[in-house]
Amino acid sequence: MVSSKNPAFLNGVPELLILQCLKGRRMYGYELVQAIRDATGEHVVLAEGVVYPVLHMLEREGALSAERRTVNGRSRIYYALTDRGTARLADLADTWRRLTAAIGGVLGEPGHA
Amino acid sequence: MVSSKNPAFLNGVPELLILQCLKGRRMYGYELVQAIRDATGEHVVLAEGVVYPVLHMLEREGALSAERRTVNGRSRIYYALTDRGTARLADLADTWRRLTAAIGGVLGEPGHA
DNA sequence: TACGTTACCTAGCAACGCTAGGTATTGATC
DNA sequence: GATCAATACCTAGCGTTGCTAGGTAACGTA
Repeated sequence: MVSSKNPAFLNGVPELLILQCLKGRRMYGYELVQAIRDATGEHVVLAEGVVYPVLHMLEREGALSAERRTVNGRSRIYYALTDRGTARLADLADTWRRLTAAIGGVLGEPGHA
Repeated sequence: MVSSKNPAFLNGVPELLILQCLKGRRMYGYELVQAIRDATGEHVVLAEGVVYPVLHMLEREGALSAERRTVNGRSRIYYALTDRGTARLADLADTWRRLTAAIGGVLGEPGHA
């Protein structure tokens, strides 16, 4: 666990990536799948079955707002960060950095005390 | 998944840390718990219930060799990397670096193309 | 008309590792 | 001489995460 608390301590990465993408601009689910695939050079490929449930969960918790729009006859649901979502992103990103720095230190990577 | 294959893509970190610690010198389970806690500045605290099963699994798969010794009346089981364990460590560390680099890139951290 | 793409969705499962217990010995404290 | 903390090992069982594998429907093109 990370600094005392429990959730599997490395989970929540799909959530982190989704929130980070939405920080730049509002996006819809199908678009997020490809954005994450591209942005990570295919190192992280989240299937739709991963992305959609996370989006629904984040909306339910008030971290995202959703807006249905039709473009070219396609119905899309655009998601945008709320204040709560912005805070959540900051928190997750911070945890992630601390954790990877700590593990990187053990692995003997350059750039740590 | 990482570059096409499935296992939860961030799991195996306890395993990675244990193997890395054993790269330096042979250690026993109880010692590993503390070594990892200390080396990560308490950012990663693996309970014994996490460490021992991983050690058993790694030994079963031939990545570690075990040797029982008694020190100060305490019975300890020292583990050491085998060639297979060394290879496994290299593989896990590589995957970890690629993955964290990719995610770090999305998070807009300095030090990526 | 058939196929690939876009775009959404969910049920169900597997695995990882965390919780929470357990045993036994040693050494210090009272 | 009893009690407690620390050392050192162990396992059963559970919860969460997120992956698999499906399904629907509309659009464009061959």
